[in-house]
Formats: sequence, C-alpha cells, structure tokens
Amino acid sequence: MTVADDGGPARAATLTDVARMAGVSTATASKAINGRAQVRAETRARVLEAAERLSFAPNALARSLLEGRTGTVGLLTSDLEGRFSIPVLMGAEDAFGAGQVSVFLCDARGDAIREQHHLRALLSRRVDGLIVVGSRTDPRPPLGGSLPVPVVYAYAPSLHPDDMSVTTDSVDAGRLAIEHLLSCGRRRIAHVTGDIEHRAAQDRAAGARETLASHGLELVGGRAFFGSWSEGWGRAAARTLLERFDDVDGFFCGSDQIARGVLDGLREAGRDVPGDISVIGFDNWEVLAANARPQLTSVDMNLEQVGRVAAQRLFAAIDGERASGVEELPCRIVTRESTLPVA
Amino acid sequence: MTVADDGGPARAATLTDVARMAGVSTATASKAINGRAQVRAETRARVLEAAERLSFAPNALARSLLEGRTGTVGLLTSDLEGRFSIPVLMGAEDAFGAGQVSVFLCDARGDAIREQHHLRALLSRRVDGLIVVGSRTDPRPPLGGSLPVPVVYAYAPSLHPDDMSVTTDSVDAGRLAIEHLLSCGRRRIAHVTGDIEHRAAQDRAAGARETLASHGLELVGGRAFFGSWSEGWGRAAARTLLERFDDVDGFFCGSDQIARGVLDGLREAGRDVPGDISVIGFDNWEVLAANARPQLTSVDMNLEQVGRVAAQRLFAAIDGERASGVEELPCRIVTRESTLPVA
DNA sequence: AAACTGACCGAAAAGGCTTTCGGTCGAATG
DNA sequence: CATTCGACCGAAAGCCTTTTCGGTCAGTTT
Repeated sequence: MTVADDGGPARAATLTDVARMAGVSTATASKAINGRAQVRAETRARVLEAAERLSFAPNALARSLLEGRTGTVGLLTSDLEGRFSIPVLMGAEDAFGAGQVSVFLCDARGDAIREQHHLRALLSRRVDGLIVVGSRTDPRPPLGGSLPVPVVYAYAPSLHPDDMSVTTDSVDAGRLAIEHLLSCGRRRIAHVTGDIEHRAAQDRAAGARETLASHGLELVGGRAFFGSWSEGWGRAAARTLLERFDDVDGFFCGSDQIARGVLDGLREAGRDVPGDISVIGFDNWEVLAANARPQLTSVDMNLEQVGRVAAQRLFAAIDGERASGVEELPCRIVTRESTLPVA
Repeated sequence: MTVADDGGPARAATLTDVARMAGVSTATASKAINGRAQVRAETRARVLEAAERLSFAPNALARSLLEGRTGTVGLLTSDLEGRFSIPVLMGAEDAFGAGQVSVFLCDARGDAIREQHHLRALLSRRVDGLIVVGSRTDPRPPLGGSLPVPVVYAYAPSLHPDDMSVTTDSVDAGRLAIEHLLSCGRRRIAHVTGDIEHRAAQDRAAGARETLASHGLELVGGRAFFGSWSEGWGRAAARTLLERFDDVDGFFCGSDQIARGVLDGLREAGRDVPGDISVIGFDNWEVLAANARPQLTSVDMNLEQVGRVAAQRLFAAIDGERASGVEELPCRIVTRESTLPVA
C-alpha cells in the first residue's frame, strides 16, 4: 500500500510518513529501519509495521546525495543491434545486478555526438563508474580526458594505454581453432574469414598462421581468405578452394555464418563432414551452430565473461584500485559434430 | 576540467564551486546557468565561464529530489537472451534517449523473485515509470498491485485488464501471411509452426485459418502443424507434408528458422522455390532470412515500434493520462525472393 | 538525598540544487 | 532633496535521508 493521494497512482511513502504513523521522529524511524542499536524493541516493531503498511522504500536519491555514491553505473554501448554487445552487456548486468548496483543503459548507435550526450547525462546522474561496450575488437578512441569516475572498456579496447580495457584474445582464438583441427588429424587447413578491415579477422588469422608455422605447416593457399561475414561468401569460398586445392581437409571459418555456407558448399560438392573434412566456426552462435548439418563445432568468445570481468574491474576501480592496460580473456572451443574425430 | 583532488579521479564540480569561482552566490549561479531572467549579462557570462572551466554538470540527484521527478524509467526484461526482447528494448531506449530520460536496465532472467528484487530497487530509485518487456506474447501476471508509478507491459501483455499493454497483433499477422501467399496464386497452403504452448503460435494459426476460411479454403492437412521452433522441425515437416500432400504449393512458417528448414527440405526434394512453391517465414531475422536460398520473405513484427509505442504510452501516463487495455500493433511483410510471383 | 548511569529518543545538520522573498543600489521622478 | 522604481543579487527554505550529539527519564549507587 502507498500513501493515498488525489486518485493518481499513490505517491511513494517517505520516512516522515512512516515516522508519523509510528509516532516517532524521523531519526528514530531511520534507526529502527536500518537496524541501528539505540531503539527499543517495541518501538522498532511499531516503525517496521508502519513501514510495511506503507510499502516504504527509502529514497535512494536522498541517500546517495548524502553518501556521495549512487550505486549506479552507466553501460554505454555503441551498437545494441550487433549481437556481440548483447552478451557482454548481459554479463555486466549480471555482475552488477547481483550486487546492489543499478545499470543505466545508453545506446549511442555508433554516433560520437550521441555518445557524448549520453556521457554528460550519466555524469550528471552521478554514476559511480562507466563501462563502454564496443561491437568490434578494433581499438576505439577514449571517451575523453579526466573523467570524474572510472571507466572500463569492454570488447573494444581503448586506444589510450592508461585506460582499462577487457577484451577477448583473438590471436589465441586462432591458435585454439588450429590446434583443435590438428588434433583431429588435419594438416591441409584453409582459413575462410570475413572483412579484412576487422581487427578480429586479422588477429585470428595471425594466430592461425603462427600456430601452423610452429608445426611446420601453412594455410592452404598460403594465406587466409578474407571476404564478408556471410553464408554466401562461405559457400563461394568452399567451392573455389575445393577446385584449387583438392586435398584440403580442414576449414577454420571466421564466423558461424561463414561456416554454415562452407558446410553447404561441401555438402553440395559431395564431401563428407566430418568424415573427409573438419569444419570449425566462430562465435558459437547457438541458433546457427546447433542447427547446422552436421552440428557445428565453434569457438566461443565467452563474451558474458568479458562483461563480468569488466564489471569486476570497474568495482575495483570504484573502490580505489587504480589499474590500466588491456586484459585479454581466452576463448574456448565448443565441440559438436563437424569436427568429430573420425573412427 | 574537474575540481582538483587527492590524485584520484577528480571529484565532480558542484554549484558551490562554480559560484565561488565566479564570485557570486549559489542562487545567482543557478539562475545564470538555467537562463533565469534576474541576472546581469556580465554576471551570467562570468558564471558560465566558471561552469565551463569546471565541467560543471548539475547534480541530477539533488534536482530530482527537489522536483519530485527523476527523469528515469525502469526497463524490466524477463530475458535478455531471447532475441524478441532486444528490439523492443532498443525501441524503448530510442524513444526515451531522444528525450531527457535515462533508462535503468534490469534483467530478471525469468525469475519472479529477481523481478521483485529489481522492482524494489527501481522504486527506491524513484523511477518515473516502468516498462516490463516479455519474451513471449503470452499474457503474464502483473507486477503487483497499486504501484506508485505507471507501468506499461510490452510484447507480453499483462493479465490484468486495467494495466496498459502494447504487443503485436499475431492473429492479424496470420492473416497477412496467408493473404500474401494467396496473392501469389497459392491455394494449397500448409502452416508449419512451433510449440503449441506459445500463444503466438496459436494466434497466428487462428488468423491463418480464418483468412483461408473467408476465401472458402482450408489449411493443407486441415490443421496447423505444431512442433518446435527449429530448422530440424522445418525440414522434417516439409518432407512429411510433401509425401502426404503432393499438391502443396505454399508454406507459412512460424519462424525463419523453421522456414530455413522447410527451404532445405524442399530443395532436397527437388521442388523449386518460388517456382513451384512459395515460402514465407516469420520474425524477419535478417541473418537467417537474407542468407537463405532463395532469400526468404518474412513477417516482421515491428518490435522496435512496439518498444517505441510503449515508451510513448508511458510518457503519457507519467503526464497523467490514464489509460488501460491491450494495444496490438500490426505486423508487416518483408518481401524477398521466396514468394516472388512466378513469371 | 545527591549524583550518576544507561537506555532511549529527538533536534539539527549535511548533501546539492531551485525558488521565493527580501534587500541593496543607482537612476529616474516629483 | 526626498521618494519611487527597477534591476540585480543573496539568504533561507525545502526535497529526504542519515548521523551526531544532546536531552530526558527511570533506576542505581554512595
């Protein structure tokens, strides 16, 4: 129940309301509600009952004003559409929500002006900290100099080395994928990936190349094949590669979409996956990977973990622990049918 | 620049800092900054310059405390994972962000306890209103009685008729899909859809049935075929239906995933889409629909619009306009290759 | 009986901002 | 010269909560 009013939604009860109903001062009501010592048990009970009947919830604004902390953080995303931001955001929301922290969500839609606008609004609301979530691993310019609160960049690291960033280890992801294919007994491995402009694509390719080199091998065709992040590119690349390199026996794909295309292309060419050829995708996008034929092994970037760690780093920074640099978290392989070891 | 401090991130400047630097009282500083009249131009300039130099941003908490309005709303989602919540959420964030409203994001993860926990936190932060975003169109129990702020339910309507809900018109979506297939000259239309437990599946099937009936037709097999929302089910259903009803010439699928499966099944059975058979999906999930072979015509639920309208309704309610009932917004067809009229 | 103790409660201040109202001062008016 | 009048500025209250500190009162102690 809430304080009766003019017929609108009842207004929220205040401590004064509770105190009046219980016949005590606001100071006493506050102490009773917050479990402070100097209140008689009977008085406390009276206050608590009043609070209960009024559905009293202390005004966090007033409390924040007093304590100098709001218990809120801003989550500034560049692009809610992209499916990479969402898991990061979920992980962060998870880490914060479990505590007593509420999260402001702001979508800048890739617009720097809008980002600054949101930044001002968040600072004016006195958030205790900020997480900036990017949609690509390419480093981004920092928010601006000398902010009054700590900032952590997630997924897309900051260009400024003094900032704190948490992202995924793309080079190592390339290594993981290749070693997985090698462990399936594959030696003629092709890498079909997306837009070469994407840092992630370059890094994974580098990781793949280095790993093969350390085994005395190289990518089929001597290089990675960059294209777009689409099924169509995967199909086309699979066909072309089969024509030019008949002995290819493994595909490391830059996304699950590309992998779906590659699988289609291989099936149409009469190749058996995972019998003749192993295929591994990237992103572990459940809808695509689990519904592929055969089901698709994929690299999972642990994006929720990226979000959670970013939240933890922000917590630490709010508590005064200075830190900086880019923290790269490892990926993991989720094995499904497309890379089953052949019996 | 911010107020110099002990070496930590500088603390945010306050109005008192600005006033001191400009050599005026806080009252005058406030009036100067907010464009009130009773300030000499020269004084105002001095204040504004001080504010600029200190990067002064008025403390929204203090202002909210005073005005009784915070300019914040809560976005309570049941499930961030599901891809239906996200667009709704984006639409709402868009509508609010354009104004001066900041959005608290809370993910209840389908847990009623957690939802209540978040609700209390939001009320304690004195949000001006709430939007509750569901992940299915099935009506849900309301948050609780007599809240001190208005609430709008989005996508998943509230069970309580006095609440305000904005959702999508699933029955009409069924009609749209069928009329589209009819306009392609199809008469033997099958409906392959997902879990019968989902209200959306039932409503769309009902819309499809009624529309066919009004044209003196009925669904192939005399009923809708319910299953799961997966590609596998789509493939299986396509095969089975082709066996039992050789003359089927149109598929209305309950999701783009199902449609992808159906397309696969038809291709493998040697049927030509859109030559022999037209296929329409549901959700207009770009990655699936645009990458299908042929590209998939699909029903778009305009979920961002649902979010935007929910935000508008909430605005109106905050401004005192009482309203209630379920508002159902229309869907739209996005035409691609899979239903091209045959030449 | 006087002084003291401890338990309990309330007045008041602080936090940052806006608004109201009263005060100051130079200029215009009678 | 005395009064009135704007223009401009500052003191103070209020929003809601928490915390500090001082006060009251019954019961103990010497």
